[in-house]
Amino acid sequence: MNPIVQEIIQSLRKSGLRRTKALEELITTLLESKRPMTLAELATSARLADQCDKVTVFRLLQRLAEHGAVRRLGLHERAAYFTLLIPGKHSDYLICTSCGSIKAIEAPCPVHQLEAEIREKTGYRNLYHELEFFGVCPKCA
Amino acid sequence: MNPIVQEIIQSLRKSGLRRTKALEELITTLLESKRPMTLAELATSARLADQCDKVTVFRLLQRLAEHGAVRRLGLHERAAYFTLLIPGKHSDYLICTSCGSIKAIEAPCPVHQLEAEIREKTGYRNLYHELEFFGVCPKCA
DNA sequence: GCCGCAAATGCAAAAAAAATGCGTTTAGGC
DNA sequence: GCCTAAACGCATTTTTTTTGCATTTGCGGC
Repeated sequence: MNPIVQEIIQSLRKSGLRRTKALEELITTLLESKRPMTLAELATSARLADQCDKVTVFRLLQRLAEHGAVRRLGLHERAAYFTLLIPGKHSDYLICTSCGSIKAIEAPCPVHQLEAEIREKTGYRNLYHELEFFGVCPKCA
Repeated sequence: MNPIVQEIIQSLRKSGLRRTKALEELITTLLESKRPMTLAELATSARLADQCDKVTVFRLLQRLAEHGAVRRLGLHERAAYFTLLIPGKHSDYLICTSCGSIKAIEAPCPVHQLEAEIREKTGYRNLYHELEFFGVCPKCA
């Protein structure tokens, strides 16, 4: 088993979550995925399709989000996207408005300075941001 | 009647859209709003509630988005948000994860440089971005 | 290893949001 | 004023999200 997955589960266990096969597979799937995924994608993914019901995946995502292990993103689609939150890791996304492909952008995020200013000036707590670029990818153009 | 609204409608007319009361009120509502609004909010707003059916607002938003007059945003909620696209005007948003309040950030957006780089390196067309900050506002903290 | 209980699960079904079909109305060019 | 395509309203469907409830299961304690 992936040690990072174990670590995440270990941390969640402290919050009262139980170690179940579904939880383990869900986290593994999210970790292996290079991009955020929808509930439908997750529920039908190789690791989870036969493992548990879609509703279970839904509730796991809900709980993981409550515990800050997962974040729910908009990404412009009808369905919500979910991504694993790895401490110290931040991603912005590049999304094709034509084919819907989603790529994580590795370039350093230029927003942290403004985020700090906002935190200071507005007094908002637990500030974080989402940055997405939309356009038509070369394949679709 | 607001001249900006007239101008927008005039431009849309060239694309074949008809000038209807519902269209006028919708654009006026979006223009007056300081923040993006959901379909439900729009359909029940003062100007539109008695003006037309919710489906009509839905279809208008759809058409306006197709013609680049309106943009559909995620903003982290179950429902989609819509905002009028005013040429040369760009907004980022600050959203309270507790009460759901949405504020437009007027500070200069620090992303355009990165956007230019992405455009150049990836070859994506019609690139634009969305930037949102999430946190708990002082009232909710 | 066995017990007990709360967490977790599956299945059905409700609620919410988005989208479509279709017959009627209407804007606007002629 | 006439005509046609755009716009509309209302019913209905589809898709996505969420809840209820009875059953199962992880896991701490004995």
